[in-house]
Amino acid sequence: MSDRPTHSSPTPELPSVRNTLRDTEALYTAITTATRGLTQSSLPLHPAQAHHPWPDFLVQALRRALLAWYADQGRVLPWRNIDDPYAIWVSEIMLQQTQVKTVLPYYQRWLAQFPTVETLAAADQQTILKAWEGLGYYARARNLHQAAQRMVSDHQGEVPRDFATLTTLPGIGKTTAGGILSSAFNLPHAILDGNVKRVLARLVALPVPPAKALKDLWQLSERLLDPVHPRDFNQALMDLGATLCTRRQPQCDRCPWQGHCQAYNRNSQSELPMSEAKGPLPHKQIGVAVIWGDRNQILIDRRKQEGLLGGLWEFPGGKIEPGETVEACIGREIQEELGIEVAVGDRLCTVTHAYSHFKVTLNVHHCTHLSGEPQPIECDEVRWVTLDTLDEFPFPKANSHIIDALRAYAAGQPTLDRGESVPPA
DNA sequence: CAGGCGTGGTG
DNA sequence: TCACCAAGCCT
Repeated sequence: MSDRPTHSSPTPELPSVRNTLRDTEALYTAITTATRGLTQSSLPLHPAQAHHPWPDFLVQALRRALLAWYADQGRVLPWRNIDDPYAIWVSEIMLQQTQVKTVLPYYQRWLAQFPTVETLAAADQQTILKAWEGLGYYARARNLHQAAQRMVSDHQGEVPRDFATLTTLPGIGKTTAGGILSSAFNLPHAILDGNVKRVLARLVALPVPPAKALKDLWQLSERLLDPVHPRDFNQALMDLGATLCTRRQPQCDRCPWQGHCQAYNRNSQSELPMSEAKGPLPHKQIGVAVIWGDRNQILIDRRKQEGLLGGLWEFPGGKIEPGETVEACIGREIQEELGIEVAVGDRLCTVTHAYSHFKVTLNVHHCTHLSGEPQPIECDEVRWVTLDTLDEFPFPKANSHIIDALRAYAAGQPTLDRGESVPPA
């Protein structure tokens, strides 16, 4: 439970939410009151409230201070100081909602495997998803593939250099387009990623969650952008957010903008930016089948392109209905989705996993194929495979635990359990 | 336009 | 432990 101020709609039946709302109002009142009293360092509190524009001398001072800090303290990253718009584009996509440390090994492997737009466009999707396996948000990989094909067919195999064309490509929105254009071509396009939102929200002591002030934050990012050094300025702004102006324990004593930061001036940097109050994630119980066929083969299926984990392989199964046993669920789901009869046997393992918007418990059972030819009724493809060829298929993280348990089972070892199994109905 | 869409790190 | 968050985009 976070103690940070949050912004939420009134929910009368929940006292904690009422308190949260009161905190929000108190903070807003404190900030606006303090701002009215300020005569110096007169940054507008909130761009939309600011009838006066940010004066040039102030903007220039901010740019100079940030660029000087960046020249000295900026990070060294493999997608910087390179002349390869394709590689920069790949890095921008991988870095969406993903930390630098996580991206680094994927980025290096990706460029070795798909060194150019043409090689990426020509690859098949399964190969691409395998290279992306474990990175999450798999639509990014599917979109990267499609965009590469369009660059080849419509743009001479090159990354487009204008904002309008770039943003028509799948997976490239406003921030990614700005990142590519500024980083690859040093063109003056602003960005507004998580780092920049946090830095700017603190700079102006934004009294609402950034999501409620996107238009204003974009205007501010555009106003501050150095038109002469857009590449360095954007990178510097992100570095500031990633290394000093972090969400927790920001190092304000080392910040080049300390003297101009409204959050620091009020000592509210640890309270900002404000976050949206979100409820607990729903938890789903899933029955999963490891279906054994002839010659020690196992049945897996490829998920549909759209939606969760699109294009990845999995062990078939589905949601346990209220009052239903795991065994009954598995038998029903396999009949509905694959059109075959199985005998549901012993439990192999139980896996809990948290996605971005819900949690699951996978109740995995051994099954024996009885009759019928598997049909791809609610998936794109089904295939019998042996245990030692599972590596060739891209699987979601939750399924890798099942594979581990399967290998341990095949090796005659005791199985590993994670989470709680469903009580019998 | 709020919610769908992964995974690993963190306090 | 577990809720929250990290270089967002799409519908």
